[in-house]
Amino acid sequence: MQILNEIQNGIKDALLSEYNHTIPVESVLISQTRKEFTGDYTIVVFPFVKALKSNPVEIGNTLGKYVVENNNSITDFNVVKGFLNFSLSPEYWKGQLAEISSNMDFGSHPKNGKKVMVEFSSPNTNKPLHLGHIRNILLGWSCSQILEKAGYEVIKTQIINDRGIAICKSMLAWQLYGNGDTPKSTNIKGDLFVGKYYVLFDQKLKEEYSEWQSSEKGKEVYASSHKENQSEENFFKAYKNTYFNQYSILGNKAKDMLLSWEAKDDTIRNLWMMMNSWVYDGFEETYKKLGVSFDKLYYESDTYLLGKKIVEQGLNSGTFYSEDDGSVWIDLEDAGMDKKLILRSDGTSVYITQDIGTAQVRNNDFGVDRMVYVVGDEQDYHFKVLFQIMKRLGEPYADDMHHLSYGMIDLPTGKMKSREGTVVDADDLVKEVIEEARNSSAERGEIGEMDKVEQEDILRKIGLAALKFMIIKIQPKKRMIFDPKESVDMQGQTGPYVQYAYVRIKAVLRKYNQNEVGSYEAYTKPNEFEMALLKEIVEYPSLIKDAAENLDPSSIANYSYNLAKTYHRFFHEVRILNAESEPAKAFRLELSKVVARVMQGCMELLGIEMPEKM
RNA sequence: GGUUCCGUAGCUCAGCUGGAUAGAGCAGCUGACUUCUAAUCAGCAGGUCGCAGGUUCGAAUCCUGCCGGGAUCACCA
Repeated sequence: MQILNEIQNGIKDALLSEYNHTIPVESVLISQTRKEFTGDYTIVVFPFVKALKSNPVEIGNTLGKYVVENNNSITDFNVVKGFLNFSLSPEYWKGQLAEISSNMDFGSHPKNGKKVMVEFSSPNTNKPLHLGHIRNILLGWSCSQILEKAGYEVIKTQIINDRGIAICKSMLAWQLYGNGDTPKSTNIKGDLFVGKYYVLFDQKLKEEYSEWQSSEKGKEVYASSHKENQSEENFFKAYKNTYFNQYSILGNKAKDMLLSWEAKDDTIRNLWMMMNSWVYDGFEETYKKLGVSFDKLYYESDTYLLGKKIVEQGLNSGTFYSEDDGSVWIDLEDAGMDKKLILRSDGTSVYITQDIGTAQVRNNDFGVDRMVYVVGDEQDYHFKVLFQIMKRLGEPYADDMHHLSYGMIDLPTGKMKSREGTVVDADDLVKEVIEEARNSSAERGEIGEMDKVEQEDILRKIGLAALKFMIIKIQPKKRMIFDPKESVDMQGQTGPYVQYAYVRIKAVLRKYNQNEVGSYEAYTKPNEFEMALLKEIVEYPSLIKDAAENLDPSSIANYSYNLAKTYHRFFHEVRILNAESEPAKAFRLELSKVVARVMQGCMELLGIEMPEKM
């Protein structure tokens, strides 16, 4: 903000003029004055004490006097201990309001000409989306919106993990037990339908395994391979993977299927395409409900072989090295990491090889300056390694690769596990939260008069706001606990609370006649409630900048809550339409309009829609 | 074990690029709807900021060590 620079420069000039002391402008610490003290902005004087060999209060007074005399917007100052508080004139604040209200793009930063690709969601096609995906999706979406507002051109993408043994399990189970059912014939959502067969496969495998354990072969294996003191139960638990790979009929069939898939066998490919298309229809429905979309999709089936060319380049440049068995590695020990395998000894690529290749393809496709990966924190190390490798390969965007890492969502009973059926399904959750909005609304009856369609739309907005806000307001890094049995809050620090502040403004704006409102030029001095709002609003642009820099949507959520809180208080304490004077009324209406716009802007960044009534 | 993240009120969380007396919400208690929508507002109560050192005029914030919890350390993805 302009005024902050003016104050900082004023301090710098004052130091030079009064003490003949030179400092860089940036070293002047400036912050908002705390509510308990008079003033708008505060300078901390302590850092100058040593160099000036004087006491903080005296320095504060000297500097304050100088700055007030040399700046028209600054009318007064006071010094408390080492803190120098400045007060700005009512004209300045009225000017701020006028400026903000005339700037329809307030908060948006000018285009910076940079492209950033944000990857989020990235589901597997063998099971439906769950609560964990919701956190990922909301963070990714919101981050994209924030970056756009901060001046970037954003490309939203997801990589769909559509191949591998997992989807083969679903396919096989459907082949064996599906009786030709389809999502249409059973009226089950596509992703749920396919997920059902994934679970079914696991069940059948378990049955097969437990039968095998009591067979001749099973007993023999246990007798010859178990460790001393290892119970049968523990042994077979640990042996599960080996069983799947060596003895399991289902396991072998699934693996055969994967091989056929890789060999591009027509029958398998067709089955695969059919089942995946069911899943995509299901995903699309969920994304739509959540209000998110993507600009570009990448499929693992297209990218899983990528990256081999890079290996050659890397070997030539000496970034990679090969072992005697033909495997390719990179040594990252000097960067505090381990040696990392890039290519298996059989020449096939691993996860990170794909990721290297995919990053390059994306850059070829779009020419990106930055990349953001929204992925859970269990992959922190993976991304650290990936980014380091990209740097060593000399990729131009490598210094601007970011992992927006977030903590898992736990249930009160522990972790969510899809195999144990303890996941909270995304669609179920959305449905539930809308029901909760319905219950809360029924107690109030504000929207009871409206027609059904309009009502449903509002309930949907409220329910989703509650859900989204609850998740986004928590800093991404933190793990969070979610209790599906406890209803999502609609009161207090919540999405509906912010929506309600907006709705109150809309209600007021609906009631007055536009033509009646005059100018607030003659409004002499904004009161404390109006000032509190103004001071928060002017922070909006720098909030966006910080949120974009830190990739932190939670700061937007917290800001919008605070703004709503300040407005609710203002609304309670101050009359708008029955204001004491016409200028006061005009001022409050203008202020309310601006608050509504900023709140709506914030919520849009979080993917939350505002209702006009509730 | 190495690396890394987290630890703030009964619960869920802000605050962390060092600044004034550590803030909200929920839950509990008290009060405010003939008023622009009470999904609101005001108040009470609730804290060794995990522990111990250090740096500093000043530490919840930075550094070191420890304790507790999570993640990760595959020729898996």
